[in-house]
Amino acid sequence: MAQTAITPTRSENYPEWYQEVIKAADMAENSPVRGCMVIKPWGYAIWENMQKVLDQKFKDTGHVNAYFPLLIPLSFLEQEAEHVEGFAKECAVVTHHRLKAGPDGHLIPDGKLEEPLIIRPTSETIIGHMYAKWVKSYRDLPVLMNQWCNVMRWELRTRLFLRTAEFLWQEGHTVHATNKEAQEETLKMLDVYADFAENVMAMPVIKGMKTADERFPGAVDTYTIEAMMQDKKALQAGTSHFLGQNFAKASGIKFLSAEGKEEIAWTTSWGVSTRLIGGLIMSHSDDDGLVLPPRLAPLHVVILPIYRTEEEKSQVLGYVESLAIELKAQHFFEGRVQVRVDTRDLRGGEKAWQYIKQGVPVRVEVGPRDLAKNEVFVGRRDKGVKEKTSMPRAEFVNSITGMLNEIQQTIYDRALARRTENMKKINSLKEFEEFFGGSEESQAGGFAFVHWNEAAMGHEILAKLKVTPRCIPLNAEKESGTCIFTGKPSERRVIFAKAY
RNA sequence: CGGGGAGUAGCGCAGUUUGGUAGCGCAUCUGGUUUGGGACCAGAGGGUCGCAGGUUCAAAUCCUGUCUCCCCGACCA
Repeated sequence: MAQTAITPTRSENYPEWYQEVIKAADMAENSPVRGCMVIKPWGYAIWENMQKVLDQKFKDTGHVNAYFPLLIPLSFLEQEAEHVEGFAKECAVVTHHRLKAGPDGHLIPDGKLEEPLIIRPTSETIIGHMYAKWVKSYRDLPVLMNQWCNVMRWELRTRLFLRTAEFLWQEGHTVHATNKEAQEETLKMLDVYADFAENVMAMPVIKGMKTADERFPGAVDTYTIEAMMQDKKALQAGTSHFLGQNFAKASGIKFLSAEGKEEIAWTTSWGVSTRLIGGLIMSHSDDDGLVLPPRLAPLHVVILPIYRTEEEKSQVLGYVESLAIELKAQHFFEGRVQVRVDTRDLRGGEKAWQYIKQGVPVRVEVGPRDLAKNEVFVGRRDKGVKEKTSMPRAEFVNSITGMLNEIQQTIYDRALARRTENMKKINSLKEFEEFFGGSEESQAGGFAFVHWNEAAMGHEILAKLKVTPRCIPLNAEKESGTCIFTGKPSERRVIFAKAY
């Protein structure tokens, strides 16, 4: 028998382990279409839970949902210079609208389009186009909209959830009368993301501003939440952009102020994607597979009935059905406790391992012996596979909500402790190189807090180590120092890391 | 687009150097034995060996062309 459910383990081969966790949990797989994934029910259920919580947060902050088209006229992309440069290389282009049978029987494109269409890599331009029509007066502002959709970016190298050619996300797009209001919106949504990451995903994040080089194409400022994965690499988990008047100018979003003066509007955009699922996996999972924070788990408790004879079967099933009803009546987070009784004709061990690999927070085994004592045998995903305990049925039912909250807290604490251990203030180039372990790919180092001057961008050591500036932390205290690359004075530290 | 590697059963692979008519493990199905833990025994089903052409009595194997995928790099949420 294998020591762990997942081979290789994290320490043996982290990237391979990641792929195997997804496979073992039955979350997604590659599709026949290059770079595109099929999200299977277990993975999709997690996404649905993310959507549900985020959507409510958006609505609570005054936003409404709408839907804009998948296809965007090519000319729209040309409106904003930096935006073109940022996305042109990764656009899928639609050039025809019909197929006809070719001489060899194969279908060939026919009906060439006057103007090619691109499949949206993001929707600033087409939404801006519509906003320009909708916004006439200061009374029309602010516009606070979001859309849940898919986008496509022709990535050259893809990985399930972390980077796929097509991915699911939400993109918020807002229009404001003033610079100040738009900046406040940008930071407000960054807070929404950070709150979601930490309190729902149990994934600690650092809020920060992107350096100029890492900014969204066309944005004035890009803010990010950065998380540290178990291999100490950084994951950009969500971004919120202050677009200034760049896109408003490009799309012609103008309005008449209360004073009757024509003004150019201020816009923002912000998004998180199915990449969050990749972050979730790499934040908590272990060598036995996925570990889910209870607040996002599609299933909280799985009950595994154990019996041999038909007589035992009917007794045990009767017992667990009523147990399931009691558990389902319990509240947890923003709903009820989700319970499944697994009566499939499979061996007990096989079933138990399936749920371990899928990250279900609590497993309950109930057999004739437990029945006799009116007890249940409980295993938790945040504890060892064999670390299971008996407890009276009533006590279990009464404590399930608390237990789920405890698991949520435990995995957050673990992730936070791991991050804390791997963050370091670094004051010299030599120390910096050592931290990131030369050119060794396995040496991710962690988060390095260093004094840095933007003039050092492109420094050969950064390229050699494959390290990039992740963000300027928002809560960073002012601290005088000198840039470790250029020796120029610096007022605060920037986080550097290897990143996904 | 550069540099490597691979396409053989649903999945993972061997066989290719030295041509001889297709094999292993897992999974699936059947029967039996098991059962507080990812079972065991016996049997069964399933493949025009990526595609096209060529050499040959004979091609998974040799030759030519072609397509696809994976890894490393550039690009990136």
